[in-house]
Amino acid sequence: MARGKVQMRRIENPVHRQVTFCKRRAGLLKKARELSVLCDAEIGIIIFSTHGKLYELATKGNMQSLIERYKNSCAETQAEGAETNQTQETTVQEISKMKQEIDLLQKGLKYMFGERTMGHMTLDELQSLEKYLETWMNHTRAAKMQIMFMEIQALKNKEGILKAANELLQEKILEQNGVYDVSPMIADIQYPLTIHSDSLTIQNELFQF
Amino acid sequence: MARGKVQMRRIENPVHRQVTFCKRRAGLLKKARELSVLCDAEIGIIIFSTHGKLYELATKGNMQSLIERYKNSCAETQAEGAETNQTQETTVQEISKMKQEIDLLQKGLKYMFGERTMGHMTLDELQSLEKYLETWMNHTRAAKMQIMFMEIQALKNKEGILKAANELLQEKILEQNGVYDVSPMIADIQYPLTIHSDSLTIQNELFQF
DNA sequence: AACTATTTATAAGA
DNA sequence: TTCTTATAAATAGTT
Repeated sequence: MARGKVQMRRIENPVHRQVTFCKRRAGLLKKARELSVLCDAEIGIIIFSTHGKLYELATKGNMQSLIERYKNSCAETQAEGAETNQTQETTVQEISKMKQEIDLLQKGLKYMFGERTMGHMTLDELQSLEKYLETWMNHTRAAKMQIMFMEIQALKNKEGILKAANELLQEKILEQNGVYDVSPMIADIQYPLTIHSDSLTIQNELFQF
Repeated sequence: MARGKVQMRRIENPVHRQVTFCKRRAGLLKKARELSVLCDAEIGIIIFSTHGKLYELATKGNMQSLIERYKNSCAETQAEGAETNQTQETTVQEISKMKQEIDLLQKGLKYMFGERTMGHMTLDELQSLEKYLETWMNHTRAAKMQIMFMEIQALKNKEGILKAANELLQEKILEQNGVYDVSPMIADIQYPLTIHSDSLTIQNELFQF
């Protein structure tokens, strides 16, 4: 594209072809990365040179996950017409996305811990990784929080049942004979109750993320 | 690349982004075809737009065969090596590391709140910052987990006290008169207890980070 | 979608 | 390989 227009046919001179391959390959991959960043697209490029050497690019996650997504996408397109199960579709997509996230994380961790063999991650990849980490951590955390919250609720319910039963039993004792004094036992129970109820109220703020 | 340099970041205006996606996608595919012809290379491109629409190109044969070739080529390049050895850190090293972390954090905070000059942090520093943030989040999370764990333990203790008191009260009733049957009440209490104890045991795994 | 002022890519040369 | 540079191509903003 400079110093002379080039004919769109195979370059016969091997040296010239090799140089052009190198330059244009770099240009193509740059353009792909730009498109991915500017337009938020996921792009994968596979290049086999004349002699079979492989060059590749995957702008999000890795090539494997991209190929999975590609296959899913192809399958979906073919299967359209009959009402595709929305849930199934979503699940497949989510699994694909999770695989992608895992791959990205693995790549990032490998890079962070010193194995520079991965080439290096692009800024784009690092940004995605950061976003994934945050999202992933939030999701995991939220899920755990919910489970733990339910756990605490269950324990509180259990406490309520026991407390009510206790009161009933006390009433029955008092109704039937006043000989035994059970009030010290009640005091023992009530003291920790008050303390823990207070602290529980405060700690509930922890559930908000 | 014309009428103004463009920043290498996601285009926020959806219309603008769509137009650019269209133009650059066409450009990218053209470049790929040219490279394939000029240098006799086999090229495959997969593009997913933001909204998941698929665009593809395979310069020789079809995408399926290209993917097969890719997988074969990958399988060949399977050489694997080292594990990251975690050596024991001396106290001096830990202090030094903490100082570095503090320095990094200060720099990061300055960037976030102060001058927007991105150039002040290197990619290395940004990576370290990211790692530090992750560690930080883990510590925060662990602290919260511990508090919640203690909360649950406290509730379980309270439950134990109430349960013991309950049993004592029941014994007293039975000792003093056998007229009233309290066993249905016991059954009411014990059923949820069993259920929740099981689920609590399982959920305790959540505390491990 | 078409137009163009500019930026970007790159072919050839060093 | 890498740099330089003249020129072809691509394309951002506009119509």
